[in-house]
Amino acid sequence: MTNDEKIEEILTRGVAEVIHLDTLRAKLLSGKKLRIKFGIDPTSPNIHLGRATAIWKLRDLQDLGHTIVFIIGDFTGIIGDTSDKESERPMLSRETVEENLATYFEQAGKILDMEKVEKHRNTEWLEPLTYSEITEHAEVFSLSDFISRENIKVRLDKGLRVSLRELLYPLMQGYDSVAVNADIEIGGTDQKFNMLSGRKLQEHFKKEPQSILMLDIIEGLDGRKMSSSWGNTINLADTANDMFGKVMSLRDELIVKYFINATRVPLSKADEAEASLGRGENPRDVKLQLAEEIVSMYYGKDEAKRAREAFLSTFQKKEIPEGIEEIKGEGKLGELLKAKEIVSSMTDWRRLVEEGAVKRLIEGGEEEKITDDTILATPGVYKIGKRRFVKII
RNA sequence: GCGUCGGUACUCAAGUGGUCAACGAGGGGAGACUGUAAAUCUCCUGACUUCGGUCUUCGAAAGUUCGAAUCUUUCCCGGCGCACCA
Repeated sequence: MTNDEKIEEILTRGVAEVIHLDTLRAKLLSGKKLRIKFGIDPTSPNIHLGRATAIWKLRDLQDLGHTIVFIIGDFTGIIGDTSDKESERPMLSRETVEENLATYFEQAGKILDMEKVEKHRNTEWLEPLTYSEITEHAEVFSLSDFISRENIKVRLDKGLRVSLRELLYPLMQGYDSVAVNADIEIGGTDQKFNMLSGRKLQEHFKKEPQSILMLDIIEGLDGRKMSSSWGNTINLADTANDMFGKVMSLRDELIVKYFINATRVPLSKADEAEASLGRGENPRDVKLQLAEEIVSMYYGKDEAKRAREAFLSTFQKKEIPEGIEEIKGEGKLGELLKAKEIVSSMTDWRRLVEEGAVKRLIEGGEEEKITDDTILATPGVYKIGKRRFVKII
């Protein structure tokens, strides 16, 4: 691929919207070393596949020699963003922010060359601001800018509380762009308002406004937008097996989108996948490829192969997975499992037994259903439901 | 500050004196089926239980009552309206 082709792919692959496509293309083609701003929300330390799409985009830009500027929203994180939630975000303590950041770079390092990334915390410039400066920034915006925002409007209409503190968030994120002289900002479409406010403030400060590259939001496990607060994420920190399994549980309709947005395989490969699905090929097989591809991006090809094998043997051939939890102890099986938090309560245990979910595996791949909830724990392998395995020793 | 409406389980949201461990939806668990931990269908989803029951829960506390998530009082929290306003 030539550089020009790479730039075209950067501008289109997985991209939802670009603020001033032509300007951005010209910037990228100019050969100038650009400053790419990317904000990190320290609310949750886990990078999930949805956020990773943006980081991969940064990687593409980094490969072209541009400077990636990470802005750790340690100050803004304390305030809380409102972009996509219908409820108010909690204010984080400074300690929590620090804790959350600790693991972030490690995960991002799986994608980016972190040595070359310029890192800032926005307390650097936000904390020293005086009231009169803040007033100056606030003058750039009007109240209707805020209350016409969909998520704020929804909350106001529902009679929910919107605090003034929250309205400050876009001002701060916008000022970040001024402070680091951003040429481009990258984020999800949910960040549109915040990123646009960067342009406004840059203009106010007589700087060239940043271009904005907005990425598609990808759906998570339950089909809703992937978000840490929904708990439907595939995380970079997940084990290879987990990651593989989670990808397999995605709804079939998302396969092609994931190839485009969540992997870096040539786009022709995504087209291929789409075509074979169209021909009526078993989506499972296409999804297996996808899962292996995604796992290999973070764990390497060998590990991805192993995850694939583990998945197939556990769920297709119904074999016992490797490395299942071993429990030592005696007494009633139910009590033992409750003590180990494998079942949440005795009632939960009894319910599972009643439903015929508890099985003891015996030689030759046979299973014996447990029907007596007062059964004593005897050594052996037990299966609870489809995916919980326990070995009593 | 005054007035008014509201605070129900993981989330949303019914219930407005007994039939309430509390409708429904989402989420979660299980079973069936399958093409997979997909989709679809069915069941379950406070805890303890000798399976007879027992105990704890509807913002908090106190009270009325044979009996309260439901009524009263006080307090805490939120919305809305009005007032006040540098």
